[in-house]
Amino acid sequence: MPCTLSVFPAITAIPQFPENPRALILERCKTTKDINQIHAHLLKTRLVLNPAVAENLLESTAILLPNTMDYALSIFGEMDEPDSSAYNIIIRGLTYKQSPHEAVLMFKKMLESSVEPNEFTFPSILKACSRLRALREGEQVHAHFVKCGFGSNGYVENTLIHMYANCGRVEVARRVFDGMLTRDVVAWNSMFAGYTKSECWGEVLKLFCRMRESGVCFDEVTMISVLTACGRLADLELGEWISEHIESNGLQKNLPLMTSLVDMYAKCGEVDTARRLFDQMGQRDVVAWSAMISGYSQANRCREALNLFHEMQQKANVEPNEVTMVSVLDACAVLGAFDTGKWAHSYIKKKKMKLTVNLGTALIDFYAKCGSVDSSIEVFTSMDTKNVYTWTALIQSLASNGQGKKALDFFYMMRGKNIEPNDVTFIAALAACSHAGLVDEGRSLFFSMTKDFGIEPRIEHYGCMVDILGRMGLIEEAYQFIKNMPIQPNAVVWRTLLASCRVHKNVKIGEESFRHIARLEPAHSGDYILLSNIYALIGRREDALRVRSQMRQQRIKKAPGCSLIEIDGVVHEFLSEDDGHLDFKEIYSTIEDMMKQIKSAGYEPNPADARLDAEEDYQEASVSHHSEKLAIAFGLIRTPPGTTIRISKNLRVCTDCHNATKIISRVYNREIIVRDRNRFHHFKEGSCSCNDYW
DNA sequence: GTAGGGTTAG
Repeated sequence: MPCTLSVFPAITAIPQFPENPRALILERCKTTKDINQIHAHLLKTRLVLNPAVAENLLESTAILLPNTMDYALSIFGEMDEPDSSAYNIIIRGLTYKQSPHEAVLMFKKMLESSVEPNEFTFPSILKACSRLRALREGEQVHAHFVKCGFGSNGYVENTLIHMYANCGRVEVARRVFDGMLTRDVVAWNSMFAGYTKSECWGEVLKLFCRMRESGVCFDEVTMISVLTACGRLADLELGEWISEHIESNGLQKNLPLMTSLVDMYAKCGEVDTARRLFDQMGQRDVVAWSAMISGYSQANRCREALNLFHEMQQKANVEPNEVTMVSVLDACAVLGAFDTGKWAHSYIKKKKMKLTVNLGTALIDFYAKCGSVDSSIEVFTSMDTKNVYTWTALIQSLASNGQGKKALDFFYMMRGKNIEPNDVTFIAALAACSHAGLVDEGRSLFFSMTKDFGIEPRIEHYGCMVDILGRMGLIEEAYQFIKNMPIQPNAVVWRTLLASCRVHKNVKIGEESFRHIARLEPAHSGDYILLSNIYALIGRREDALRVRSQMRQQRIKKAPGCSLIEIDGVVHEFLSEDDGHLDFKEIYSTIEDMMKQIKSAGYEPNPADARLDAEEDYQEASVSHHSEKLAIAFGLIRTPPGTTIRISKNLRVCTDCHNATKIISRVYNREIIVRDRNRFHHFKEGSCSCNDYW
């Protein structure tokens, strides 16, 4: 019971109790204790029997004060015959505070008690249905209020739009919207919100044009929806137009509006403009910070994302939420910043943050991209709710880390749980087949994708098939497969074939693939090197050199190799032949020692992977100074013996580094995990998880 | 007394 008379002070504590206590109850009561006092007095004076007074108590406890919903329910329970106003207050309170589900039950009770719902009942109950995504109940309420004659009440219609859109029926919402006799700005905004919910960004912009023709003035809420859509569609022109509107109308104080403006600029690729605006904001909450951090993260400026995250906590003292952590983990995943990401994970646990589907999926992906499959599985297992994104992340994690068979086990497990795979899931599953060397399985998945799931293969799916076939040496079949593709093959597909031609020493199709690549786009240095390697492997040294000199003549620049290693939470970056690092002398002498050690263990330098501008005599020196070897050497001297070394690099691992790393892992007894631009290499005891195909 | 708003995952 919220109150018993005896424990509360006598009426004397409230001198001159007003005849009509409405203002006293609704405006002056700030705490449960205040309301207790008043309630005691009302009981004693029997004023509580006056329905209007009781409703003031209800409103205060159900809506105005925090954590007093149970109090409200007990007052409600004491009422002899609650009228529709009393029900309305309770339904509204339950919808917003405690539980929309209880609000629906209360609405049922209202009908059972033959209390007529009125125009104020329906917006609340529709909102409750909307929050529950209870479409059937929502439809019943819809039918009910049409029968009661509230079908063209603006408030009711606007909430109805919201309800249908939130339940995934944006087209029904639109029909309601189109059927309205008059549409105020809230009606338009409800429709914008509906399209936003369903990610129909184009519809938002189309509707915005119509709104402007209609003569209804848009407001700040409208601009938030439109800016969000501009960001997703990269419509900078409209975004800037709104930006000017905000400025000339002095609306910079609106925090949500400014946040969506920052978000729009970042998503349109104008990250620095976004940052300038962000810095100018007078007030910044966790959402604003998260928007800016994700802006950096999505623009691949991951170090800046992490720096800003630091600033948010250290200087601004703003606590991150689940959404912030998703972007932080994303940045860690891209950088391969294992320690920072692990710290983020323990922070999430320490703060008892909710492991939402997005956050869990981001964690799985983070561990996957750091080569820590077991942790991916652990997170996956600990999640309460998983969706197709979650499963896909795990399958992808296993596949890219060389556990193709296990990845497929999870794919079939997912099917067993009746979760519908989508196009990305199939990319992951096909990649798994490729890594596990399962040609027949790959073929049948590829066909089943269209036949059983109605998913049209995209260029990525074709690429996976070429990889599956090529890896197993079915070069001719892979070539025919490309020739018969119903869509135009791109350079990536041909490059996949070229890579398999090198492994299986197929000159003819290799040359053909190279021609196709060069026809489609300026060939990369890697393409020249692959072709040159094929010639070298079958002993056509002159052709090999010709291709290399051709590449030099075409002035094809090799993207500088870059490797990252994180030591004690700091990401160190190495370029090939790098002497920019503080400890470079120590690193170079370690390399010398390292090369000696592995040579005596059987390593032979492979000059075919030398830097192309290096002189013949210096080729060996050059290979030994590849960024990857610098990073490994640094890892050897900066981590305790036996620690796993994790490297991430921007290019594919070269043959020489691959050979060398295998031997380093044996000689130094270290597990070395290298993430290259395509896949993972887990080096251990002299061999690699990729089985020397990558 | 009622309605609409910003950041996130494969």
